[in-house]
Amino acid sequence: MFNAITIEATFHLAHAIKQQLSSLLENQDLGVASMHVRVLKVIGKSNASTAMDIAGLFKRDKAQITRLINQLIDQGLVQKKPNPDDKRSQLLALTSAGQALQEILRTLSDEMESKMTQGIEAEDLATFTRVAQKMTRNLENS
Amino acid sequence: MFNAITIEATFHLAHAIKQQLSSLLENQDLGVASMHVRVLKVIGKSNASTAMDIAGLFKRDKAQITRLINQLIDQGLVQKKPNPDDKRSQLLALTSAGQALQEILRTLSDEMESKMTQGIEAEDLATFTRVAQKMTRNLENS
DNA sequence: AAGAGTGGTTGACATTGTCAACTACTATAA
DNA sequence: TTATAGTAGTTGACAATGTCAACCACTCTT
Repeated sequence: MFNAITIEATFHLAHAIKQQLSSLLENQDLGVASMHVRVLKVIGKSNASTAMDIAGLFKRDKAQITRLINQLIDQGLVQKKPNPDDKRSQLLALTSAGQALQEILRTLSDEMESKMTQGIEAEDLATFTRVAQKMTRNLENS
Repeated sequence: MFNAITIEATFHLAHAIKQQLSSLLENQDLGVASMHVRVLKVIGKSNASTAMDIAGLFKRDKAQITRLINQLIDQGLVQKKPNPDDKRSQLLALTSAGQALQEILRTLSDEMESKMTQGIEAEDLATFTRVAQKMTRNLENS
């Protein structure tokens, strides 16, 4: 292991993705930042996520998630439904505006991913993702 | 390309690395954050980097780099030398304290990287790094 | 029914990132 | 050579993001 090149490569890539995504979001005046996009995607997938689900998934402070979700609600993208299993929590779902935005975001991030993966073999890309997930697990079980 | 899994895997991994690294740095009271570590590493490599080199390498605002370097100087880890080629800029080098810290940091990040890459084939790891670098380049040439 | 624990919210604060203006210097080109 | 445009670094002001502790309402033990 010499000089943490894996780590550096990961940081560089994550930063490049965030910059690129932010500038696309900015240019299209979508009014959301990259973390919002990730959260919208999760909410849209089940339409029954709780704030704690999201905080756990992204390993973020729950206070941060509360505020982020409130922004999405203020923008009319997300709504809360009562959670029948637990009166302390609410289930999050996309509004129709949220679904519309999700469509735009999906094409946007697909375009970005396809540009990003240009010239890379499908097999290598699959290896990349598998290794990334494995490394994440290795770090989280500490 | 379905649903930006590559992007999500990268964000998760980068976040896991940053959390792990931050907590190690915190536990050992090293007084530096992860960005500081990355900058120290670059400075130590040449002992003749300028602030602009670092800003360009990490794609960060030069104001941010100025302040970060000043923190390293205040901590006695880095020193400025005049740049014979350009009186506006200074060359950055590690002090002896900076070099001592660098040794600690190297073993720390090597240990982290080896834990992180446990159970991963060397070949797959090489593919990971190569693909990460290629994707970064793809995004930066936009 | 009591006490410990959890989901979510809020306030206060620290850290990090961004933007514009400015100084000192360098590079270009008439 | 001198005007002019450009660059390295600094500073101030601010926005965005992350962190910590306290708190309320509710749930889970036992």
